[in-house]
Amino acid sequence: MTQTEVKALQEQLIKIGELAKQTNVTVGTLRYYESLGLLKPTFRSDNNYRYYTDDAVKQVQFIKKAQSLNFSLAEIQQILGVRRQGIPPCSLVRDLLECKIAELDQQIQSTLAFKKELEAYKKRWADKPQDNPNLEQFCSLIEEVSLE
Amino acid sequence: MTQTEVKALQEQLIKIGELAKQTNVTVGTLRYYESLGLLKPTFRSDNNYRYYTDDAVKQVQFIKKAQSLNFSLAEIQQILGVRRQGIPPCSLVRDLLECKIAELDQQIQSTLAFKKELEAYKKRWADKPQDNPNLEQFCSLIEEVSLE
DNA sequence: ATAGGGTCTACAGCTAACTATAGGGTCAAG
DNA sequence: CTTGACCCTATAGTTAGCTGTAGACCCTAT
Repeated sequence: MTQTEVKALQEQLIKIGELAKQTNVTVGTLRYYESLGLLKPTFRSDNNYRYYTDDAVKQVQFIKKAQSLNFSLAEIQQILGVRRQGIPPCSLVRDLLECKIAELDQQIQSTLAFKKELEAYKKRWADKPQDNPNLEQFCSLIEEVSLE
Repeated sequence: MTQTEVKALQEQLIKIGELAKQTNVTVGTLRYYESLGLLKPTFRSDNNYRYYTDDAVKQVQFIKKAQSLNFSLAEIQQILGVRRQGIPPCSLVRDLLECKIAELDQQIQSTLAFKKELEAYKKRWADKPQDNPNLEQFCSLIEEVSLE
């Protein structure tokens, strides 16, 4: 690249602060994404500034959307990696989504079960008298809990 | 305390390894609890070994039971603190339990809502074709996600 | 005397996704 | 020529509840 070519290019590119503004993400976060290999500037100038094309805006938006679907940054990296090899990542995304739904279901079930358990304790404890402060107990309510 | 008194006492006490064995908790965890102010040895010998009475076994079991009810160590510390002042902590425990149930409920609701959202995407994506690998997209499925 | 276990302190690392800080370089305007 | 806004790297801190390590001391048995 000649000097003039670089200059011409640089005018089309945006610096990290601008990318941050356009994507509503902090500069620190963008650098963090880069450290994870999620986002690479197209260009580093002589003074080591990062320069991005408009594609980066889309990529960051992609990352945020995927995050909003509960994908972890590791999973997003995986999706992007597949994509980088020229393979459409959609089937991977479908699988991940399937997994996520199953996970959520599992989570809901166990949270529900746990809530029921707590409600049983609450009911059981409702009419129990206060502990005698002189008793050698921490709290009779909890102490009657049985482990697994 | 005289030497003989100490010796007599020490024979009734247990060292940290024994406490760990009896409570099925690692030595490291016990020391961690101590660092948080949750569990103090009754006695430190000349060689700086921790010595505990049987009460410590009960206290660790108490901690584990409270943890199994989803109380954080900070909350357990709070309960223990109240108890240490001679006040029966049961009403505090009842309040905390109430809060916990409400929290779980909240959590279940939002997880359910989120699961529904994901299922809507799944349905919507079910018959979509694969992306064209040459397209300038990461994954059309995710890219059509709208952020709030 | 030495080998093995147990114990001690103090500190680093783990999980995720950042945020914050220190200490420095770059750049355009006034 | 200096001020202020931007940029850089490298490092540490945040959340909870631990786990793991290094380096050292202690105790008992052989």
